[in-house]
Amino acid sequence: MDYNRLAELLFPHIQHDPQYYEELFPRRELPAEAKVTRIGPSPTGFVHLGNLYNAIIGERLAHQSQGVFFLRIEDTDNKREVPGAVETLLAAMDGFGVHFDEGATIDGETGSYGPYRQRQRKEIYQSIAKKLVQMGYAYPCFCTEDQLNAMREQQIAGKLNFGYYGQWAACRDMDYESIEARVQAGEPYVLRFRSQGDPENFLPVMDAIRGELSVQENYQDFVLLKSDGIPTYHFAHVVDDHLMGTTHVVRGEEWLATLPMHVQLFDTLGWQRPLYCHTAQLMKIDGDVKRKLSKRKDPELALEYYQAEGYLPDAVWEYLLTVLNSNYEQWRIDNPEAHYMEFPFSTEKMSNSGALFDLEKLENISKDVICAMSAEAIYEGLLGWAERYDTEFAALLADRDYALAVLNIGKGGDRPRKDLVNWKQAVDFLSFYYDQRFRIEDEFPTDLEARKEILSRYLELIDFSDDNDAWFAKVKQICEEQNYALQPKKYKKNPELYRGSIVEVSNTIRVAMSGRQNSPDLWQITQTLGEERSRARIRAAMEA
RNA sequence: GGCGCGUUGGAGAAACGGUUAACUCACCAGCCUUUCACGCUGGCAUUCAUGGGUUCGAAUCCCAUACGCGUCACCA
Repeated sequence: MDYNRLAELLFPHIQHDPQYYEELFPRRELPAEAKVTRIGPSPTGFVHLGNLYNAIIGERLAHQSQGVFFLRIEDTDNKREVPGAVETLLAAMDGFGVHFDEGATIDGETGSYGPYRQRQRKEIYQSIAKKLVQMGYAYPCFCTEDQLNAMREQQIAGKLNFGYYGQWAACRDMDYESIEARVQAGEPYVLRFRSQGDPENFLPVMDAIRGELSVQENYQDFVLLKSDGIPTYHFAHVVDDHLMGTTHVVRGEEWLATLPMHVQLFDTLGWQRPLYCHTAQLMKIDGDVKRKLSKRKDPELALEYYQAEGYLPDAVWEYLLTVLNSNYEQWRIDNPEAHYMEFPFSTEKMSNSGALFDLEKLENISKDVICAMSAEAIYEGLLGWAERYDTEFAALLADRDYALAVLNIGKGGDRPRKDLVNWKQAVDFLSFYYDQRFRIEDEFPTDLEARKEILSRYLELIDFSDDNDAWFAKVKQICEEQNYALQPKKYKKNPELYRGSIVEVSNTIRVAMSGRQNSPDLWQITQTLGEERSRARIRAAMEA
């Protein structure tokens, strides 16, 4: 068989040979240790946690080493493509503080190793494919879907390995004349790799996360180019990551199974393989089954969920870093003030078993993150979130001074309050400061009669020019007058002597003022609300 | 079915042949406290999926078994 002749038959329009592209995309001039990484999402319109998870790894690896982190759009499957998906992805990544050095942008791209959208790289792939045909490593296959299905059924029946290989590879040894006739008749065909592999052979492949892997040699004549001339993932990955100079390929462990194909392609093309980093899947407990997070069942898989709930990008980053690198938490304890970008991230510290996603832990981290922020920063974050998700509340926030006064309650001191988890929850938590959102949510700790007694006396005694101590002295006075123990302990010792303790008294006032039993400092709330509104709330509570 | 990857407490995990098996979250108890959120103290695996080996010594090495996950497309 004259492979050159076959190559011309198949790719008459391809002018440039691979060498042309090698020169067009020369090796990057970077420091020896610099890593070049990328993410390669397909534009399905759904941005999930896993995208961020892998993006963070790639971003850290690159930017910790003065390397390059880029975005490549893997749009080889036009069936799955959704309009606007790139914009959605870019917005999400930007929102979570992931920045690319080069690659696709909303209206084009930056960087000199493009195009960064695979569909636009068709000629590049075909040039390499042509070369492969010339070398005798690729051939056209005219098998139809039906034929392939029939083949698979036979393989199942015979308990044989699935796939297109060996004696099953019907088109592998077709003679030139037959090929020419069918091509010229316009029959659709795919281009398959002619594998030289022997499944008995295994070769060592290094994985930055998993250590040395023993990889079985690929023996499948897998598809390189689909019938529309667009490459499959396998071929595109190898060509792109070679030409774009990727040094570290970060991807999910679902790719482990096809690693033999990729390795074989790199080897036959004589290209240096990148260092693979196969990440573990994010899992979730469903009942008592540990399973992969799924798009349909788990809202928390979508990045949009975290934005809608108002989790801070910083909190999500810190959470993901704790999952990614087991030593992150200790580092955080040792460096409480440091920014997480200063953390020395490493692939060796990554686990290779699937981690369960733990929303509670995210909440805990998130609390710390918000607690460490200034009232001003919290205000900005809250306002930004509310403008998008709760415009009514955003309008209330227009009174900046009041909002800052509210947010400053409990700030400062050795033990600043830690009760804001995310913006959505914060809006709820802070809503009682605004009459428009105020409502009694909790039960009063006292019955109506006792409540009236306490509150009416409170109204008589309260003086808004009092300081905290003077004010509290009056609360104590009510306790004494109405036989509530001044110390909860005393009440606990002899409950029969009292109607209750100061807890009931102060919480009666608290519920009247804030609508619930859990709130920041009561006197500060009272001061912030002001005399008129405070009195109004107390009066209203006596009537309810 | 073949192949691959994995399995340490409720969750994330450390440990790289020799420790009382770190640490964080959750949980429980106590302290602090006018509530809650915090904070503090203590508790929470005699045991590292199971069974065999190797070794003076194993969570760590080897071999089986079980279970979980992934993958076997002209999807990525």
